Amino acid sequence: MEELWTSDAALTANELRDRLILADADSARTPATTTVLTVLSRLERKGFVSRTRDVRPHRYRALLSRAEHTAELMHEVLDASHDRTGALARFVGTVTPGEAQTLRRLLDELSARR
Amino acid sequence: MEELWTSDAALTANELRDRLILADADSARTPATTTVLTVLSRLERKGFVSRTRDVRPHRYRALLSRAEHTAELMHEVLDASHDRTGALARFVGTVTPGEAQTLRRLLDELSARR
DNA sequence: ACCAGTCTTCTACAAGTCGTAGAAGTTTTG
DNA sequence: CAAAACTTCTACGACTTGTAGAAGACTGGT
Repeated sequence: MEELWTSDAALTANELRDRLILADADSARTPATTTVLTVLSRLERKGFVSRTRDVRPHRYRALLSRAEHTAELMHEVLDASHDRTGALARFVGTVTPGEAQTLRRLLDELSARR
Repeated sequence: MEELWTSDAALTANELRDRLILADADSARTPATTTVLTVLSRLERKGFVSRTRDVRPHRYRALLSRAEHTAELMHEVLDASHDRTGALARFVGTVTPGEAQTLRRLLDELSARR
């Protein structure tokens, strides 16, 4: 459910609901607006979403982009490990060659930028 | 609970239970053997653990080391992302300098080995 | 100022996970 | 064979997630 964010930013519950319906081609799912609101509230409580309360149809937006969120999760997983280096080694070791290339490039950009 | 694996390999439920008790210094937790067995069965069902049924006190062992498991999780998280490169970029971008160094080394070793 | 339509909050339920463990069935051992 | 050891079945409470109705709060038009 959470993934249904990436759209762009700052939507009302109804706008989001409509997008969800459109996104789900088979349209088997047709969530009620209250359903969307409940989920949004929970996500807000967990700090994944922020809402603007001063305009009336409250507007919601993701605090992190999907890519950021993914990176965050990867860090969490890694932090839970007791052997960070070992885990990183396994991770890097099972990455596709193309992705290894991407990683190298990213690391180079990183060091260049510092 | 799952973490309590890293010990080494192939334990019986009772051996594992004893280790759990020792490991938990405060010893507030003193799981019953059946508890351990239940958890092990669930882990087996989920494919995290394998058991040898032909010896009588069945012996259990983790299919993946903790580091492998962590790497696996990281890949899962990454696979769930629709923008792998973007996610990797964010991930690499928020890694400590030391870890960036480690990653570079690992990538070098990787390409050397191929 | 009032009311109807709109929007949000509260409450709730089914399904599923996780930690926990007793009861009952199975196997080994003396 | 009976006692001891071991495994499976069943169960419960605390949580999480997807879902949404009922009820309360707000806003615009008259």
